[in-house]
This record gives sequence, structure tokens and C-alpha cells, in this order.
Amino acid sequence: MLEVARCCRLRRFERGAFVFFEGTRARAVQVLYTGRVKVVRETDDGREVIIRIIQPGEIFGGAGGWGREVYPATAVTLEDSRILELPSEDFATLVERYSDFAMAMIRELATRLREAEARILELQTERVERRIARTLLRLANKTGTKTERGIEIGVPLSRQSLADLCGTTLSTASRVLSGWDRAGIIFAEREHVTIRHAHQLVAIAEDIAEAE
Amino acid sequence: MLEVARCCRLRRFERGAFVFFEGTRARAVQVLYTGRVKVVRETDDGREVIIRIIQPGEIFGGAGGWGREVYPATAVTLEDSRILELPSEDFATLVERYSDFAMAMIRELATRLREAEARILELQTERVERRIARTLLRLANKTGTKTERGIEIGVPLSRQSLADLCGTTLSTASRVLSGWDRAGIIFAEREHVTIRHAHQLVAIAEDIAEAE
DNA sequence: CGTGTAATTGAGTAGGGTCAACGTGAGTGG
DNA sequence: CCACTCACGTTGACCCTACTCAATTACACG
Repeated sequence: MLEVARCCRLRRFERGAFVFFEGTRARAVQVLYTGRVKVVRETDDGREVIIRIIQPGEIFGGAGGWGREVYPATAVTLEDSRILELPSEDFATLVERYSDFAMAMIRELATRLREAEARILELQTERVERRIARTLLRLANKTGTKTERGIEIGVPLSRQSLADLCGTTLSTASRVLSGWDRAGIIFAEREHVTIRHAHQLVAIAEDIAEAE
Repeated sequence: MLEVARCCRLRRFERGAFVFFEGTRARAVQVLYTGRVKVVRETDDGREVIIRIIQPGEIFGGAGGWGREVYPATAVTLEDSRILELPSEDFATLVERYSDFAMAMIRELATRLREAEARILELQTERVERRIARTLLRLANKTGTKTERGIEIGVPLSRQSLADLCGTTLSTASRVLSGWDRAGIIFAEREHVTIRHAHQLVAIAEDIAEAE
């Protein structure tokens, strides 16, 4: 695996920089080293949907590696980030040569596929409030750190981003968060959310009747 | 590849039969030989979402093959069907031994992932009418046959199924189809849709102002 | 010819999207 | 250190899409 490291290039990106654009040639596969990245797709009329939020250690922009010509989405950094880039050809070679590696990729893709399908299920059946609750819980799980105030979500998360993540609008996301903040369930701050009482959020997410 | 065929078992299912259930052990990977199958997931409150409609020749229930313990969804036949089953272990062996096979699986999964993401995009940004138009066009593309009346969708498709496919309700799906039938865009029949004027449907799907 | 499943259609309603005006807090430069 | 600015966030009013509920009709199959 040393040979892998040798092919890699480390690049730095400022907050808000584009790592790659939808439709451009997929020359490399990227691995996030530090920072955060969002992968988004845009509609013709400018609405943005966040496909995935990338944590340090995760692979993204894999399209080139598994045979796509161009990136099917755009990647933007949410913080200053450092990213390892592995040329697509080298990646493909790895897959061919090492069956473990191939198997790992298959597992990775299968996991993501199930996540995507779960999201489809959610979008088709759940109301906005629940979707937001679930999204927050998911983010807390993946990126949260315990503080004395509660579980703090470790991604800079504007109301707009949250809306783009769970298929609603800025206004609605804001309203819902404000409501929960007032109810003491969360701390809703500028680009940051801290969950005070996860169980109440779970109750909303799972529609458990809340006995106050 | 002969050895593959040797491991396979051919099974027959009547219309409406369950090929496998969500949550049960994934012992085999299936390939549809003849007929049609829908892969669905259900919510706790009984709402059904169609994840995918399977055509002859397509693989489904791959979970076991790529390392999952249990099926994450349920498969039901839409017509009398014949299905080839390959034990999960044999499948895994194939992936390990033949890098072409592994690569093909990676491509397959990547394609599905992009399809799923496209659907997420649609669900988050498009209105019901457009989603139905797109779903019909997609089905027509995949399963359609030209007749003198137009392009006939080759899957038995009740209003309910259509609704489950594009995230709406029976009533709404029925209303929309009736409207289009009256407008002469499609023939809406019992469990069958034939597209008369695809361009008009495209216009709706892409929101092109229709000059009558 | 009866029975069950699919489909149609109406009336009523509300979730949440749209638009718009107004706060607010974090950087920036003097 | 303070004021200015800009992006982020809040909140209200309005309204429309599409869901819910429910009654009725049309088919297909035994």
C-alpha cells in the first residue's frame, strides 16, 4: 500500500472552495484528510441538494475510479481542508489488482446505496419536522462531540445547508430550529447546533407520543 | 463461467409472490429470468415505497453477495416469474477470483447509486406532476414497446404502484393520469399506461412552456 | 352474476412553500 | 476600539399543492 501513498497528492482548500465541479472530467479520487466537504447537486433553477457530507477519512469523488467519465456532482469545502488526491487510473489499477480492495469498494458502495435508499424512503413518507430531527440525529452520530451543554454537531451547518440536506426551505428549517430551541431541546446557534435532549429529538423522529 | 451456471437454481413464482423478505437472512443473489419484480420497503405505518422495478436480466437481492447479513428490502413479483438464484458464498467467491466480475459489480452499484441520488434530487425539488411524468418516461425507456397507439409500458402498473414509485398517493396519481388521458397525452388503463405523445410528457417533465 | 380489487372523483384542510421585511452577530478596515 | 458591512437568521402573512377521508363506479375473474 506504500505505492498508493506515493501516487497521492495533498492539496489545501480554503473554506468555500470548489474541489471539483459536476460535469468536469474525473481525473482523481479524493480522500478527505482534515476539514469538511459537502457534495452537492444543483437543479437547473438553482436549487441545491446536499448529497453527502464528507468526514475526514472518507472517500469522495470516486466516480472516476469506478469508470465514470465526469463527476456527477460538485464538491465544496465547508471549512479549510486538506485533501489527498489519487489519480483515477491508479485507483482502477488497485481495484483490479487487489481483490480485498475491490471488495472494500463494493461494501462501501453498497452501504452508500442503502443510505440513499433510506433517504428516499424518508423523503417519500416523512414530514419535514421528522426529517429534520432525523438529519440532526444522524449528523450528531457521525460528527457529534459531547460537551457539557449536550452533543455538539461538528459540521458548520447553516439553516440553508440543513434545508438542502433534508429537502425543505431555509424558512422552514429556521422556524423548526427556533421552535426546538425555545422548547429547550436544542441550542440553535449561528451555523451550529447542539442537541440538549437527544431523547426528545428521537421522540419527534420516531413519532413517539411525548408524555411531558 | 460455466461453474456459475452449475451453482444456480431456477425457481418459479406466481404473480404477487414474495421472493424474499426484508430482514431475513440473505442466502442467495437473484437474477430475474422472466417476468417482473418490484423491490419495496415498508414504513412502520404500512406505507410502501418501491425502491426498484426489476427487468429480466437484472440482478437483485445482491445484499448477501456483498457482505450483508440480511435483505434490506422485500421483493415481490408483479407477474409470474422465473428467477435464478446463486448462493451468496458462490457469488462472493466470484467477486474475489475474477477482477472483471468485481469491476462489473462496482460499475453496477455505482450506476444504481447515481440513480438513487438522482431520485433524491427529484424528490427534494420537483412537484408531484413532474415526478410522475418523469417516472412514466423512465419506465417507458426501460420497459416500453412501440405499438400503433404509442409506447406501451411493459410493467403491470396500478395507480398505487405508480404512487409508491414517485412518492405520492393513490388519489393524486389517479387524478393526474385521468387528466392526461382526457388531454390525449396518454391512455390510462387498468394497470397499464400507454404514452401517446411522449413530447408533451417531456414538456411537463422538463417544465417547458407548452405552446398549444 | 356476484364479489373483490382497481380506479375515479368530490369536498375539505393543512403542511409547508413563497415572498418580503427586519434583526443580529462576526469579521474588516480605519 | 468602534463603526460598517455582509451574510446569516428570524418571523409574519398569504396561499397553493397535494394529502385525507369517503362515497361511488368500473372491471376482471370465478
